[in-house]
Amino acid sequence: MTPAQSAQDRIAAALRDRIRQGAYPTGRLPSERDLMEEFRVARNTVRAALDVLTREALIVSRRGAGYRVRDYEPLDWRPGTFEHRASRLDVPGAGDAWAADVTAQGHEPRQEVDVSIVAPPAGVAADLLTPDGELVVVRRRRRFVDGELAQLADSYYPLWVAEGSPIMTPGDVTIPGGLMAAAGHPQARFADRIESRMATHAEAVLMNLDPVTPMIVHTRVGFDVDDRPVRVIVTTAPGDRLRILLDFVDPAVTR
Amino acid sequence: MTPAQSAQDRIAAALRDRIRQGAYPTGRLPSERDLMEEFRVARNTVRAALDVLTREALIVSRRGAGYRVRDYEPLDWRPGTFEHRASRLDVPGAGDAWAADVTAQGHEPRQEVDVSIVAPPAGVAADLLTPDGELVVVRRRRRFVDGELAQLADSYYPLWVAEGSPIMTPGDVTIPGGLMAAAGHPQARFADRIESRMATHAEAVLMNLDPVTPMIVHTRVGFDVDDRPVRVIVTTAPGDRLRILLDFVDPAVTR
DNA sequence: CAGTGGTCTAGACCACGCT
DNA sequence: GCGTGGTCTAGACCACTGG
Repeated sequence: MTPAQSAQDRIAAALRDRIRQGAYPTGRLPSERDLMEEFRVARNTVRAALDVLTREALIVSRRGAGYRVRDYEPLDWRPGTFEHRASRLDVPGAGDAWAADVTAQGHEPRQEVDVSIVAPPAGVAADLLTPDGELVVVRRRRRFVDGELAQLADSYYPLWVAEGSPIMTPGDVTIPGGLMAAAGHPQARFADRIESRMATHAEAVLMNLDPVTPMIVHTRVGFDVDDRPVRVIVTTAPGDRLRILLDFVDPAVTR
Repeated sequence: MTPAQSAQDRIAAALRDRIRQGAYPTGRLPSERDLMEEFRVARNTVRAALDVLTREALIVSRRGAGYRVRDYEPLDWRPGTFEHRASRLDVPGAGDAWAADVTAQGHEPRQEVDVSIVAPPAGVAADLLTPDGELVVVRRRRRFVDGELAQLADSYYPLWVAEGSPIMTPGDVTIPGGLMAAAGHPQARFADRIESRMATHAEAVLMNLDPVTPMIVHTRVGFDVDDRPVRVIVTTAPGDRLRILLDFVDPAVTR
């Protein structure tokens, strides 16, 4: 029944099994030369087998060091709730809800923020109903966990929202009650969109990612009380560094 | 400044650029032999370059046919809202909210359902507070879009919830008002968890996935009015076939 | 500096698709 | 049947990591 597997697939399957059964407690795999000898094949064939597992993101290799089993321990992240009742902002010393989340999980947050005025990417322009040719304000946040770049969070604002508000303030500012409320546009509704895709080459370089890293992208469009879009936040992170948590309560239920 | 790139990286970068600039309107790339000649390298070097782009999920190859630019067009999916006010269930002919979503986007839904009693996976047992050694009921749904397996949705129920309820009915049943309400355990709260990871080997075989496909996993724990967990739904889909949409309304705002 | 993975060559044969 | 990618060999040299 089984249609005679190729050598590389046999080797890949064998190694996959060993990994699953915990045969490599240190995470370290045998060297390519050792595997050549064990399976009696040319080095390129061993490499092909290891490439199969690399594409599955099961292992990573580093020049000089060997192959290791990849680990997968995403941090939990809760996108902020509606700002006027966000109590986590009060955590002392924590810049914002994200920093509080990270701190609570025993890690060290840091973020770099810059503000600029740009032509919006196509998706953002559609979400914000930006007229053709009009610019938007973007606050770009690079969020580090334990010194490692773990998340990109870009917030886009229409000019009529951002102008003359604290949104334009560069740097990592914390505004009691929230940025949008301070700008005079508290949000009444969010529309979230979550997708998964592979990291681009540019992202892999910027974030120093292992080859074959999936990304999770969370896009939140915020609407004001008149149901006009006033902000789009695009949060991008490698799947092995971020997990999204969301809560829903049935408003019809008395609690 | 540039530290003398390898041949495979130069070729990969060149092809990446061409793809981005739309140099291959049909999506079809030149053959390996053509690229050997153009870049004056051995075939294995061309293959290494193409492997770089394959790992980025930019291209796919098929034996006999050549390399093609991969496309990425996920379908939108909204996890159901609280059931007693789910009006989309009334769409005629649509089995459930998922089927309605797919139909609305111009595609053909179909699903296969089976019910069984199993030992829960570790994560599910933790979410459901299942005592050690106790079994749970699982309804496994395989959801097809236009005949292609696009999503796996497994719902887990504690025995005390499922017993004697329509949950145990095999097949693709539709219950007006919702399964949980019919079982006597309407849900008052959801806790959602969303992550991104690479497809496992088993998933790739089952769903006939291209190599290097990221998966999106949505886990929803439902709680009853007494805040006991009564259901866990684990929805798994390839990132290029599914995008999750969620809506939030500030309950404090009068609308 | 010994051992590791990364790059590269120049072949050969095979399995599959397309027309 | 011709052209495509997939598998495999047997080498060589290089770049990096680690003790």
